[in-house]
Amino acid sequence: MRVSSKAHYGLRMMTEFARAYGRGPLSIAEVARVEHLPLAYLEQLAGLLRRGGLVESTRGVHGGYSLTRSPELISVLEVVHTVEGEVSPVECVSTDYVSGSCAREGECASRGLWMRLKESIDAVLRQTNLAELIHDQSLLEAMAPAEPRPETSHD
Amino acid sequence: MRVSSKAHYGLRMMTEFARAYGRGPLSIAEVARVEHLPLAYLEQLAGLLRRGGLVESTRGVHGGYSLTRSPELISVLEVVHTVEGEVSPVECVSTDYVSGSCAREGECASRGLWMRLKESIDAVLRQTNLAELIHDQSLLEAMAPAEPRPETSHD
DNA sequence: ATAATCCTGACCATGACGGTCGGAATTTCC
DNA sequence: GGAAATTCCGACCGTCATGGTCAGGATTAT
Repeated sequence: MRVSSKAHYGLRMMTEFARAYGRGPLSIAEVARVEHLPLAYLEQLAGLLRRGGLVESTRGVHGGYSLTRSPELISVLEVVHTVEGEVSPVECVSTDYVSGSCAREGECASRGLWMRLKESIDAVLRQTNLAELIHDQSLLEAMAPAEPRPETSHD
Repeated sequence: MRVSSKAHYGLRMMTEFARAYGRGPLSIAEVARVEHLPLAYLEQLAGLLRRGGLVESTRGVHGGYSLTRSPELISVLEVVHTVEGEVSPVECVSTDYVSGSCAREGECASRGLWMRLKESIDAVLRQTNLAELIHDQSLLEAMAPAEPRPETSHD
């Protein structure tokens, strides 16, 4: 019952793209640098995100990736879904489950539970978008303890 | 983002124990038979459940396991927790997380999200207990299509 | 041309998972 | 006492997803 690093990394990368939104493409080399994530691995994930239609790529020297939509319009669910497929606690509640493949389908005591669980997870992920994510973060940083930082430095 | 078979099997076993509650111990051989699960594997899980205090064992010829509490008092969360440890989407939101081990803790944009997710998952699992599970099931079976069964047979 | 970048497929190591096995300990029953 | 039924335990194992690397090709700006 945990989120894969794949999804986690993917989301972190997407928040970087969200921050750069409207200011031209951001290279994954840059993402790898600020997020401290392995570049070669990010390349793979970026491929998934692109094929999923969440980002578009620009090749060549000043290339990189940029969101295809405004950050407010991209939910975390979409991101997770794109990089790691449908989130489904057990097979029999995934959308492409073929009715009948589980022999115990009729007498299964817990399927209802798993469906509720999936609904609940999906709901949480769906109702948060990238804009909120980066907004929450700036809130957090503004409230940061100990050393107050010059609040105009956001370069 | 899926529930392990371990947890799933564990829960299925527990529902069997719940059904047998008040009528003496139920052997895992029996559980394996009616749930079509591998006996040797169930033994392992039963060990976890016992060490977790959810069931107690009786050895010898008419031995087996029985719940230590009434089915209404055992939540699915407890069961899952016992067999597969804490459910936590990412490490930094588990209860035994040592603050600071994640270098990005301060600047993490998504921790709040993961915490909400964990809360949500826990809530769903906590608010369902074993009694409800087996009750839901009998409901389902009563509504079963095709062959209506005598609705007073609940032995 | 060169350097930066995306793109792709192949490869790989590790660990968790689901499962088996052998045998010891305990209890009941005959 | 012996046999059968059971829990108990530790060791073992094959498979698979995961997280990650690598080499090299394609594309584009300078």
